[in-house]
Amino acid sequence: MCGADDGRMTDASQIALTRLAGLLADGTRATFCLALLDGRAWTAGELARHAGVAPSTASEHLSRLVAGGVLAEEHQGRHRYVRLAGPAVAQLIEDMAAHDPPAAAPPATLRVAGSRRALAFARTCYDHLAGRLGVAIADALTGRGLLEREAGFAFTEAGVAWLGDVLGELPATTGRRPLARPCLDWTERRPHLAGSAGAALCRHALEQGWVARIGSGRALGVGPAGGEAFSRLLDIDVAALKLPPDQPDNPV
Amino acid sequence: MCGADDGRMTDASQIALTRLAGLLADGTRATFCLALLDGRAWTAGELARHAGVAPSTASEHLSRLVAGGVLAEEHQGRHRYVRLAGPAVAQLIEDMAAHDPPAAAPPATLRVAGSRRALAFARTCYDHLAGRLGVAIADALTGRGLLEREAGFAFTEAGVAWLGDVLGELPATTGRRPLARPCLDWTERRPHLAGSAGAALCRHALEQGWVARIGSGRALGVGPAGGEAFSRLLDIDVAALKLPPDQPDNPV
DNA sequence: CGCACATTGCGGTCGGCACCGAAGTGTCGG
DNA sequence: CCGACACTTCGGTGCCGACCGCAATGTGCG
Repeated sequence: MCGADDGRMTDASQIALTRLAGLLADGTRATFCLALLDGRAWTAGELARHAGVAPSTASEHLSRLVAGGVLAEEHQGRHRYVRLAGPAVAQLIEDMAAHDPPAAAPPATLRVAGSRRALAFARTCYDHLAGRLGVAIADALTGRGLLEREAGFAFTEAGVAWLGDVLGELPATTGRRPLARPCLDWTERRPHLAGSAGAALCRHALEQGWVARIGSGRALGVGPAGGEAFSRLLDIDVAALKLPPDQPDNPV
Repeated sequence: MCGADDGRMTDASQIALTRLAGLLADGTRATFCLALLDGRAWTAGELARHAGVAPSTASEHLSRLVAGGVLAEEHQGRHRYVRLAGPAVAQLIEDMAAHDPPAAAPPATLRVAGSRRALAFARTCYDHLAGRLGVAIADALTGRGLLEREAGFAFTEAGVAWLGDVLGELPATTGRRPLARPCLDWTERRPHLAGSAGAALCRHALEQGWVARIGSGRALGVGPAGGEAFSRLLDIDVAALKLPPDQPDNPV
C-alpha cells in the first residue's frame, strides 16, 4: 500500500544520522557542545582551553560543528563567538547525554538545566557584565538619564559624574576604546554595557565583592553586598532577576 | 550558589554523549537502527544483507549496539533477533535523522512513522505470519476451538480438519518440526502461530494472493481476496486491524 | 547421526580523523 | 604605525576502528 521508495528515504536519513552523530562522537566536540548547553556564547579560545586542546584544533572542530548546523557563529572583532544553533539542538544533546548505557545514572539533565538558568542570570562577557544582570544595569542607566542609547551607547554628563562617584575615578580613555559601547547579550538578545566603562564596572564589582565567579567558567553569583549596592546605586532588585518573568518556576 | 562540581557532571555527560553518538556515527550501524525503526525484530543475517556487509561485521556491530543500550536482543534457536531497546531510543534516532544540516528536508519522520505502523499491522516472521494479523489468526483459531494453548500450541481434531480444508492438504510432519508452535510477536507481545502449519498457512496466503509483500522487507499488505478469506475462514475483520484499538488516530 | 545454516571469534589490512606546531591573516589598543 | 592577541590554514604523525576471510560453535531439520 504505502512504503514505496523506503530505500531512498532510508539512505537520506542514514547520511543525516551518521553526519550528526559523527559530529557528537568526538570527545572534544562533545565537550564543546555540553559547555554550550548553558546557553551562552563562548569564544573559540575559551572552548579550546576548556577542552584542553590547541586553538588550531578547536578552530577545526568549531568550523565542522557550524557547517553541520549544530552551532551558530558570530564574529565580533577578533573573537569568534559560537553558540548552539537552536533549542532543538540543545534538547537533542541533553537527551543524548542523559541516555544511560546499561544502568541508570542520576538525573544529570536536572543539574544542567539548573546550571543553565544560573548562568543566564549573571556572567561576564569578555571583560564586562552580561546576562540578565548586565541588561538590567544598562536599562537602569538609561532609565535614570545616565546613558544615551542613540548612535551606540554614550554616557550623559550626569552619567559620567555617577561613574566617577561609583568607581572613585574615571576609567582611562587614552586609547581608541570607547567609554561606553553596546554589546548584544546572547541569552537576553538585548544590549548590555561594554566599553571601558563596562569593564571598569565589572572589575569594580568583582573587587568589591558585589559579584563573585562561580567555578571556573564565566558564571557570576551576586552576594549580599552586591544586592545592596545594585539596589542603592541603580534601584535594581537582584532577587527579582533570578527568576525571569516569562518563566515562573519549573524545577522540572 | 549552585553549580558546584559542574566539571565532574560534564565529564560524565561527555562520555555518555560520545558513547551514544559514536554508536550511531557509523554508516552500517545507522542503517541497522533505521531499519529497526519499523518496530520489528530483525535477525543478524537480515541486517547484514540489508546493509551489505559480511555477517561477521554485522555481528560485531550488533554486539556493540546491544552493549550500548541501543538495541535489545533475544535468541531464538539459531537466530539472533534484535530490536530497538525502547521507544525513547526510537524517538531519539528519529529526531537525529530528521535533523537537517543546512537546509530543511521534507518531513521524513512522517513517512517512517507511517511505515512503522504499516509494518506492525502484518508481516512475515521467519516463514509464518506475524503482526496484528498473525496474532488475530491465532486468537481466532483458539476462540473457535481449533487450537489449544496448553503446553505450547496444539491443533484440535477440528483444527486439523479445518487446516486440511483450507490448505487442500496437511503440511508434512515427517521432521521434528511441530505442526503448531507459539512464537512471541515482537510488536504485539503476544504469541502467533508458528510451526509447519504456520509456515504452510503463510505460503498459502501468499500463493492465493490473500497477502502480498510490500517492497523488499517483510511487510505484508492484505488485498481484497485476503479480507474476504480471513473473514470467511476465521471471521477476522482485517480493516479493523489496520488501526490498533489502543491507538485511535495520531498521524503526528 | 549428519548436513545445512546462522552466528561468533580472531588476526590482518587499510582508510579516516584527531592532534599538534609553525606560519599567515585580521583586529584591538596604545 | 606597531606590538599583542585571537583565530585560521597547512603539512605531518599516530591511533582507532571498520572491514573481510577463515575457522569454530551451536541449532534446526531430515
